[in-house]
Formats: sequence, structure tokens, C-alpha cells
Amino acid sequence: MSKVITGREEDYSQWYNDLIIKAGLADYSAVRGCMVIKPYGFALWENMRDQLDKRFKETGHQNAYFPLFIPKSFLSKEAAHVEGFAKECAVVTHYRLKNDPDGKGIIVDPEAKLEEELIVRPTSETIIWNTYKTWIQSYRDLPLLINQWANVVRWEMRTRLFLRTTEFLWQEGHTAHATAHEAIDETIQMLNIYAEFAEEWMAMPVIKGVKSVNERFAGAVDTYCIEALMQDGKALQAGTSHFLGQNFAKAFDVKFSDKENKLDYVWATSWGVSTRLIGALVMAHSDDDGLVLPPKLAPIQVVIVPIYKGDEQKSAIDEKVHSLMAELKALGISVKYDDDDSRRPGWKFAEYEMKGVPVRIAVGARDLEKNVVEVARRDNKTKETISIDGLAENIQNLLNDIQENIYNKAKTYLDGNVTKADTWEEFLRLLDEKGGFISAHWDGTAETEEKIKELSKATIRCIPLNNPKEDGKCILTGNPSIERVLFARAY
RNA sequence: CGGGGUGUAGCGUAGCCCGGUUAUCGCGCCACAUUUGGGAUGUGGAGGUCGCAAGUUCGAAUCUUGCCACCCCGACCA
Repeated sequence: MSKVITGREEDYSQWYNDLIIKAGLADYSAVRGCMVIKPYGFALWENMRDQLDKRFKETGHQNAYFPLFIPKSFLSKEAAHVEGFAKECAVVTHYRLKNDPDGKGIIVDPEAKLEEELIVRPTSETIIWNTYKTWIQSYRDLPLLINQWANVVRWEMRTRLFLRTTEFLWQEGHTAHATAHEAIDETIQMLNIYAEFAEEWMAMPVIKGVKSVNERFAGAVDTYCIEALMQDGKALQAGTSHFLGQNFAKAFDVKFSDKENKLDYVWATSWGVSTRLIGALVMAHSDDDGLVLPPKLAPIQVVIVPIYKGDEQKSAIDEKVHSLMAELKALGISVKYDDDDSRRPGWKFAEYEMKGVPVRIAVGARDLEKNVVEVARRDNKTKETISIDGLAENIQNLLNDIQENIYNKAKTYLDGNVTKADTWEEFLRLLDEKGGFISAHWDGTAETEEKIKELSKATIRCIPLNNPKEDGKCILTGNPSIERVLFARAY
């Protein structure tokens, strides 16, 4: 286990920040709480986005785009929704600047005050449901299955690269259905897509579950989520899928005529994942040497480093590498040849380890004589000398091995860190000494949940799907309980 | 908004307590040479409103006051 991960919380934060900046994923910007996603980080996001987008389309969804600005009055139409987001909204009040009459630069023109203020969307339910009202009249218009890729703004007190920034990128799906049953099926379907993506692509095992009332999305009937476990023992909500019931349909008066010509409100879902997934990826797999990226998402899957003395050796290596790259690319493997002469091999080795490139191939004159190359894998840092014949296929297999190995390692960690607690003392001790998820009985009341949070800083992450029923006593109050739920300290 | 901390070159810093020539060092950057199998070496060079403003003083990175920004911890949260 890493030094940094067992260390103090502050050190871990520092390490996380430094790693993201050093690996070239992102950087803080001139704007408070906002970050610049750098090309390497964005390439990673694009890979995630493409795969998710493909799954959305396979399940019948279409992309669309709705406005960045939301009239203030829209936000207040759903009571719980406005309550949940009011405290973190950026508000546009004016539409013009002018020169300061005192000659000191530029000021907001007081003449240009907006009649109604605009909110920079913290999420798009309201503007979307306002639009859906005009799109939906009949059951023939349903289901309406829309997704949008967008940015949103939430004015959080404290920010943290990728995990919580003032502006972030995400996708938000918003669907309308004729029946509650169908909407719930959609909610679960999307949750499953997120879980599969996390596990198969990010190599990050997750627990699927449903949120308690306190942790539920503002305006939802039920919030389903995937929860992942970071290497420092804290949980991270990696995606959510909400069954909204008829709350937004009622707030925005979205009705449809069914086959019997009866008028009813539609049933809704919304679901989203964000660039937070990149933060999750970093904290799930990284080690003291830098990032460890799963091959399926790595912007660069293979890097080739030449080792040579003089032009003659270099051109012999170039020739071999170019044919090798063609073979790798033919198998759909993204490969970079770093023959930058201003960096030495050792520097490059360290650099690509920091960046989490899954496989490194070193080719030198010595190797060419023997028709071999040195292949190093990032996940377990082992090196092997492999024949150039059939190398591309071997690399492809190796990438699959690495993907699997990273997942298995994370899975073992997760499985080993879901611990049962039956007394309050044990609960606190586990949180402090071990971390991870604590499976414990809870009396089901919001008050108890709140009290537990106050006393221990742990929240209910979820009630796992298919959770076994089991009679017990609440960890705090001793009141009767019908099942265990998962607690953790979380990001 | 509370607690803690930091602002000096692209990055990291010394100097501040105890005011005094041309602001220290390392990394990085530019040029040349030698190098290249785990973050090379030498020589030369460029790069600074010492966070901002006012004050004290013959003289301020250094002292005083005010302000600003950022980071960490807490409340809030995808």
C-alpha cells in the first residue's frame, strides 16, 4: 500500500492535486474553483464519453441541447428541487458593461438590469420539462428519451480538482414515460449501464443501491446510485439515476392522452455522470509513481521509447518501430512513438509512468540484433523481453490482462473493505481505523441518519439493491431494523 | 462564513524576527558541446511591478495598517 494513501488526510489531498497537475490531466484556472482540463485529461474524458454515448444510443436515446440559462421562476416550480439547489446557483442579473465614469476600467451598467434574473443551470430538469410540455400530447409521443452533454455550474463552498469544481462537464439524460413501471425500468437500466461502464471500462467495481431520503436528489421519488471505494477508504458517488415520479410533470404541467383518451401526467427519470469519474479513476488505481489508467480508456495505450547512439542506430530503430506501429494500429491500439531527442530514456520512463500509460516498449540496437524488445507494464511494474515476431498480438493480450488485473485488484480491495458493525463503538472504530463501507443496522429514520452523520462524519451511501432482509437493532438508537445499510465517509 | 497556512522569475524556494551595495539557490527555459538500457554533464545566457495599496524612514522583500488572491481543515455537495 502506498505511503501517501495511509498518511494524513491533508497529505492525501495534496498528493491527489499534485498528481493530477503533474500527470497533465488538469490545472486550476484564473477563475475561483474552476479548472482547465488539459488535452491529456480531455482525451481521457472523450474516451469515456464516446463509450457512454454509444451505450445511450444503443438503448434508444438521442442527444439534444438545451440552454445554459434558466429563468429564475422555472427553478422554483418544483419545491424540493429549488430547495436543493438554491444555495449554490450563479445568477445573471445584468446584460451589459460600460466604462466606469471615474475612468477606472469597466463596471456593470446599472441601466442594463434584467427584468427576470437568469440562473446558470446547476442541472437542466426545469428548462427541459418546460420544453417537454410542448413536445408531449399523446402516448404516441412517449417514451421520450433524450440525453444532453453539457456543462453545469454549482457554486460550491469548497472545490477539488475533478471531484467538485464550480463548473463541470457531464451528461444528463431526461426521459418521459407513460407509466411508472416503465420509468422505473428506465431508471434501473441506466444505473446498470453506469455500473457496467465503471466495472468494464474504468476497471472500478461499484456497489449499486438506492439512496436514503436525506441523500436523495432534490425532486426525485427515488435516487439510485453507484458507489465506489477509493484507496484511502472513502466512498465516492460515481453516478446517479433518478426516478422522478410525476413531480416534474406536475410542476410543469406535462400531460398526455392515453389510449383510452384519459389525460394523465407523464412519468420521468433523469440520470447523469460527470467529469468526476476522472477523479474516481485517479483515486481508484493510482500508486506512488503516478496514474494507473485502464487500457480501455487510456488516451495512449502503448508508448515506444527508442534507445540509441547515433543516427545510424536511430534510423534502424525507426524503421522497425514504424512497421510495429502499423501492426498495433491495425489492431486498434493507440500508440505513441516518443523519439524526442531532448529527453533521455530514463526521463521518458518516469514521465509515462506518471501519466499512467499501460504499456511501454523500449527498443534499442541491442534488441534489434536479437529481434526482441523490452515490454514494461504499468500496473505491476514488471518488465519482460519479448520477440518482435507476433508482438502486436501479444501486446493486445497484455492490454487485456492489465485491464483485468487492475479490476481484480480494485475488486479485492472493495470486497475486503465492506465490514459489518453491530455496536456503535465498533462502528466508530472501523471508520477511524479501517475505513471503507460499514454494513450496519439503521432504524430507517432521517433523524437517526442525521445524528449518525453528526457524530461520525459517515453518511448512508446506499441501501444495496437486492439487500438481504435481516432483523436487527439500529447501531445508534437500538430501535428495530429490517436490514443493514452501507455507511461510509465520503467525498 | 469559521479555523490554519502561503504569496519573492514558468515552478519550487532563501532572505523577513534584527530595514542598508546589483534579491538567494534549485528545477525548468535558450545556445553550444559531450551524452542516451531508469528522471545526464559541462560552459555560457535570458528571465523579477518581492500579491496590491497606503504609511513610517535618508533608505522597505524586511516594520505598521488596510485590502486581495490562493491552498488546507470544517459547514455545503455530482
